[in-house]
Amino acid sequence: MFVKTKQEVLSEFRCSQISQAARKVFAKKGFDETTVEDIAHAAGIAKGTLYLYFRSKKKIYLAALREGILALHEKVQQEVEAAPSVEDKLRAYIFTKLRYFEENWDFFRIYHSEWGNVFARSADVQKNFKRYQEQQARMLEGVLQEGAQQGLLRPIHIPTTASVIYDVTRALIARRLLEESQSKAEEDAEFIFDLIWNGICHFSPSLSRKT
Amino acid sequence: MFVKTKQEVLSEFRCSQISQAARKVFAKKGFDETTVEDIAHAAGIAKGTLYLYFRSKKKIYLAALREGILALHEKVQQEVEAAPSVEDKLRAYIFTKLRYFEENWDFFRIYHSEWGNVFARSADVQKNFKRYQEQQARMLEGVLQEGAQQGLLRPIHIPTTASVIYDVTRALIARRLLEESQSKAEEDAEFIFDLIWNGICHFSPSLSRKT
DNA sequence: TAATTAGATGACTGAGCAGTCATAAAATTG
DNA sequence: CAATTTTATGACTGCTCAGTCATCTAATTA
Repeated sequence: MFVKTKQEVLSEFRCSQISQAARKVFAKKGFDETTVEDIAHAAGIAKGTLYLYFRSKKKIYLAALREGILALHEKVQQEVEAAPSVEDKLRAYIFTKLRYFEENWDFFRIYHSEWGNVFARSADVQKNFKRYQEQQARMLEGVLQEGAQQGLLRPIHIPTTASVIYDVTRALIARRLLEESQSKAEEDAEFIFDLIWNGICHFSPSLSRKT
Repeated sequence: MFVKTKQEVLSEFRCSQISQAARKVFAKKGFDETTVEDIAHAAGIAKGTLYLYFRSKKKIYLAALREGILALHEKVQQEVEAAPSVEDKLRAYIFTKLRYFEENWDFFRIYHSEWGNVFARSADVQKNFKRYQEQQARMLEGVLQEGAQQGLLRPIHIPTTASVIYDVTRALIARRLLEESQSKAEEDAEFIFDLIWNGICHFSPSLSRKT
């Protein structure tokens, strides 16, 4: 029997309250411009209280990042697995991510800035983040593998292709948030799906090769 | 007659010396982790001297960013213009950028982190940076326009496609720097060129459309 | 060479902020 | 309702660092 003690309940509540608030503040101002007091204020508690639940500002950041990424991955995984065909799996990947980030734009800002700072970040943060990305990459690679086995795809380098899909999707979302995009999300997503699908599937012309 | 005075020569020399040093330090540690003293030390001068030539840390950063971007754009523009066909122009775009950044990896780190922090940055930095990107986008759009007019391309949304090409190229470079890539730069570049070219050119199958 | 100007320096200042801790409030217990 | 423990608070501390400025050095001029 795992009955949660009052302490556990409170602790969980506070942690979640804090990391939710942190997500919003970090999204708006970035890691360095955010003060711990900002977070405390957004969470409606005092700074000291915050330190009862997190050891440092960095830990709060990591918690917010981790939480968002786990939720995202879970959703994407579900949708991709539910899709019947390789084509639909890829489409699901792009669409689900787009939708999730449109619903959680504040988290996307953190996620995106993490990518930008990946070179400068301290080793531990970087490692954590990288591990999550590799998970995603493997999922995509799995889908592509399946497509290759079914003879749908022309000979492509699967890891690189997975990276491209990953990056294009992320970049699409960033652009939509940056320039308040007038076009419908679904249109944009369908367009880049189309581009990629045409790029990788089998019946493309060989005209393009130079040699 | 524009004869440079001694003051002008010295001033230019110091500015360049400082922004060169700044580029290296900012690349290694990112904007916030870099101290002005770090830069001064890297440039071999005292902190006070640095403030004789730049009004603030931010100005130094902007100078380094600007310098790198201008050099990059010039190179890319030249190579793209020199290429005879649309296909070669696109290839030149990807290859030239890749080569430039491999030769100036320290600048790429700044450039890349700028993208990551584009949401959090103060308005003036962001505006500057955005303007540069729009320039690049227009160049790519021009090339795509040409391709469309020649009937090479299937009906695509040109601005979005330009974004995709831009983003894929940048992401490719980032990945090459992040995981010390074992593959040859040219192979990677050719691969993504191929992917994109197949994705946009005319003779692709219509099988992919769902409706 | 003495006087004057231009350029360089780094100790110093003031502001900002992460993290602490003595104290207060609230909850629990007996 | 005390006594005790658990949770909350925000003033405080120590440190970092951008930007300044009195002072020094080198160059220029007369």
